[in-house]
Amino acid sequence: MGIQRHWEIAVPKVGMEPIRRQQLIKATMAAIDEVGLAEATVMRIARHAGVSAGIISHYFGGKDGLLEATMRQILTDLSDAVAARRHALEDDSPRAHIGAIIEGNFDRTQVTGPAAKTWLAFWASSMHKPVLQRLQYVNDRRLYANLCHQFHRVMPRADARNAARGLAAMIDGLWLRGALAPEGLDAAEARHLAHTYLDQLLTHYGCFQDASTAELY
Amino acid sequence: MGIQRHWEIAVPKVGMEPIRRQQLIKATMAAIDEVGLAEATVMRIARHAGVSAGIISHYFGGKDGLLEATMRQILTDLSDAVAARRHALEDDSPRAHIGAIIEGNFDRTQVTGPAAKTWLAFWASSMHKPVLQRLQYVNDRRLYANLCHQFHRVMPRADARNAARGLAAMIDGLWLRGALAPEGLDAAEARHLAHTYLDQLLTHYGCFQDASTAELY
DNA sequence: TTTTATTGATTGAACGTTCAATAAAAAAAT
DNA sequence: ATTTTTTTATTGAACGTTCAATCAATAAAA
Repeated sequence: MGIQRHWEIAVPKVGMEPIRRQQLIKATMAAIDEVGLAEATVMRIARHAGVSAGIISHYFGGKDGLLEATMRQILTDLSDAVAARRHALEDDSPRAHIGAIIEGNFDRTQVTGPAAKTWLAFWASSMHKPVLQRLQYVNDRRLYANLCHQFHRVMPRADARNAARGLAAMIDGLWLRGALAPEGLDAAEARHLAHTYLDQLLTHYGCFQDASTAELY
Repeated sequence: MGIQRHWEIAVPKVGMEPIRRQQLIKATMAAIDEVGLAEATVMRIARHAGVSAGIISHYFGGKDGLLEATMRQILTDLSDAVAARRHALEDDSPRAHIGAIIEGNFDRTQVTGPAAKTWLAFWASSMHKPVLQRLQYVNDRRLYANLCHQFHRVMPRADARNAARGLAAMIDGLWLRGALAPEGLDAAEARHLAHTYLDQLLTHYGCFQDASTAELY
């Protein structure tokens, strides 16, 4: 009883690994954006990337490997966005540095669309997946440490810690609400609210140097 | 070939419905707290409640029904916590009302433990489940409308909207970070940060009436 | 006798992973 | 320069597992 199989289409080219990895990571975000993490099956992700399901295990060892790589990508993109703005700074003031951190956090390659929902999905998922939790924790501590250090340049350590915690919460909160809102995140409004809060934190310590965000009142 | 079955233990008593419903809702939170929404299977939930898996379909029509009921419970608990504090108010000032909203939001029956992680899990899940999304949306609008109304008593509508969005983001952000932090949410610190922010928002409009939260500086 | 309450084995669908098959491309051998 | 072998790339059917839902069985209570 010869089973008739035709192993159709096979278009192998060398050096596909980096290309496929990027394709699949992007497809993962697209799938999560479309139907959520719970229904982002390997077959759906593969279909988004235009490849077969088996390729995921081949390049990432399995679905978990792909998810981890996707979260890494998102965190890296965020870090890069912040780092780029901070290095482009001419002004070395705490306000300028923290402002750059705010701006970087509301860039995120694409605040609207796949990245936003993928981010929140991983956030929730990281509560119970040690691998993701570790990634999230390291990233979080870096943001907090940076904010803390900059605030500490103009206020006592205890107050700097509070300011850092408050601003970090504000950034995450704005972002969370944006991801959940049907109309998506209004990045301009979010940046304005974050900057206004920053100004209030600094004004409170008499270090308000830049009034550029206050003209709307 | 007689299959040997002993339908062991069956202790039926009348009027079990409300009891079982509460048991199962509580067990759902416990399961989500333990292993996350993705691995909170009907069998695991049933085991937590000390009943069989079949009972879930019997009382909730299926797993989805139980999850919806659980989210409803959490939202109701939150609303109740806020409403109770607002009705107990002697002072009718905007600051008192908004303060009560903050306090209520950081009560949530149990800020630490099952409720916290369940909340975030549903938050992420509601992005792609219309039934949960609607619940979340309605609750969110009510909080926003309340904040907006109170702020509008002391500032122009446009500014009241910004203040409401900012404070809502702050509350959610603090809560999100608390749910994710290994050590859980420090409710006292969160309340302090939220109140300080509220004071800043009101001070900005010369309506600062209560200095009780500023003595730490 | 009927209703309400509960169980747990069974069922069928869905999912992640594996693997034999296949072939282009590169390397090695002739 | 040609042939052979190895490597890299890819597919999709098959496999085993897991899970939600169903339902016959069972019994206390009405």
